[in-house]
Amino acid sequence: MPEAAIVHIVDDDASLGEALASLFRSVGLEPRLYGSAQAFLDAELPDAPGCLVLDVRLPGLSGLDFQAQLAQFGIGLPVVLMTGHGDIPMSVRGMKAGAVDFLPKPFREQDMLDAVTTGIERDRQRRAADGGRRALEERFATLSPRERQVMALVTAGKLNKQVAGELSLSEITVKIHRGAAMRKMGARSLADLVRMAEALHVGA
Amino acid sequence: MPEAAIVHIVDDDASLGEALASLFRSVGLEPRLYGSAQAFLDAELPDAPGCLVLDVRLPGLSGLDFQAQLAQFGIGLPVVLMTGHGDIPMSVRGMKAGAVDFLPKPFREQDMLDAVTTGIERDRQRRAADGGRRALEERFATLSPRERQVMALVTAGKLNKQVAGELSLSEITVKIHRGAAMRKMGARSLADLVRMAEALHVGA
DNA sequence: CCAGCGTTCATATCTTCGTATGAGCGGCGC
DNA sequence: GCGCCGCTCATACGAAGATATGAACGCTGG
Repeated sequence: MPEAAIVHIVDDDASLGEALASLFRSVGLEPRLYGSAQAFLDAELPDAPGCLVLDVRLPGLSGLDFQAQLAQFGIGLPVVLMTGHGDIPMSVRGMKAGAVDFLPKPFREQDMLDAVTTGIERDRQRRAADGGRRALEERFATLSPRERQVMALVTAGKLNKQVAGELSLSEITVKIHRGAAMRKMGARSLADLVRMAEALHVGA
Repeated sequence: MPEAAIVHIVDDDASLGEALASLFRSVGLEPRLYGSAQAFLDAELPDAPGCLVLDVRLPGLSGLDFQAQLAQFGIGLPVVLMTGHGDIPMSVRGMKAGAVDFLPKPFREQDMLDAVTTGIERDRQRRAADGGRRALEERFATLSPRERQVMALVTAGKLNKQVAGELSLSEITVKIHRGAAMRKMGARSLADLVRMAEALHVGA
């Protein structure tokens, strides 16, 4: 059974927000209502897959600007945009910014559900990929500076002897750092380490 | 100096097509005109970075359907959509399908140029990435079946001895295949071979 | 039929890797 | 100051890898 998903609804129209909330509840999704972009930013982001439903017309800044701002903050939550008075350039801008969908009001409930479902699925995959990456980064963080250098050169295909030359070390020392890097990264083979370095962009 | 880029224009309105063609020529891009989707498909695709400008309303099939069809044929050429009578769902569909932009007529010339420039840049990068991949696949195609098996297991991190066990071979034979694979693939280190295997999805 | 290729294996040699054991040095914090 | 940690290096041994030489078998295509 998949983890419970949360739908964040940012809309200044409370009655529409409630309608959406009840729609999402009816299919087993947990809705959260926010009256403004700021209210969403102030709230804690739960550690669960989710999706953001955003009205383009918001008090303060536009939903499109808000969308761009989220990306700047590193919030990768998928966004579904909706609007009552939209035009094509607006929708294109939203989609270019990575929105899952752009729904003109009035929309069919099923379209909204489809969009949110797609967004949640996208978030699930992003979170899974991110999770693996973060675990890698945590392990990489435990490496000493020397160990990182050695790891970078070794995964670039250099021999211990060559690494020793480039770093002005003895080959023995390189072996020690290499072994430590393998152990700390949890790599059971050089191939593993190479793939980890690839995912971490080490050496780039 | 970057390679000359080609703009493919598919539009049944010849006068508009000509206007676009002259616009693109004015900025040093080579335009090619097609009166229908079929005419484009029948033509030879030049080996140069390019971009496809497509009217959504076409005789026969719609520009959106054509766009989907191109993807099926494995034609990754970036698409810029334009239309005289479009709506938001249409633009969203086009953008979801990966269009670079969706321009309602009348559009500013600069917007079209920006879109096409973006498309060409995207194509340049795609072609560069694809080129590297194809070169890899060509080399991989020269490997004998055994060499591929050995390469898969070796890049999975197994020792020669383990590979020999799994394939019921002697360790010496494994070494020979391994060496042949390295030579044929042009890998100068195991790390190289691992990255190649990764790019080729070998072992997946 | 035979040349070529892929596959298999042995022997031999050299290099490289992995790791353990032991040890010295410098910085940082309690 | 003393312990911890990172960094350094040496010696030593066994495992693993790379390569060359030589050789055998079967299949396929000219």
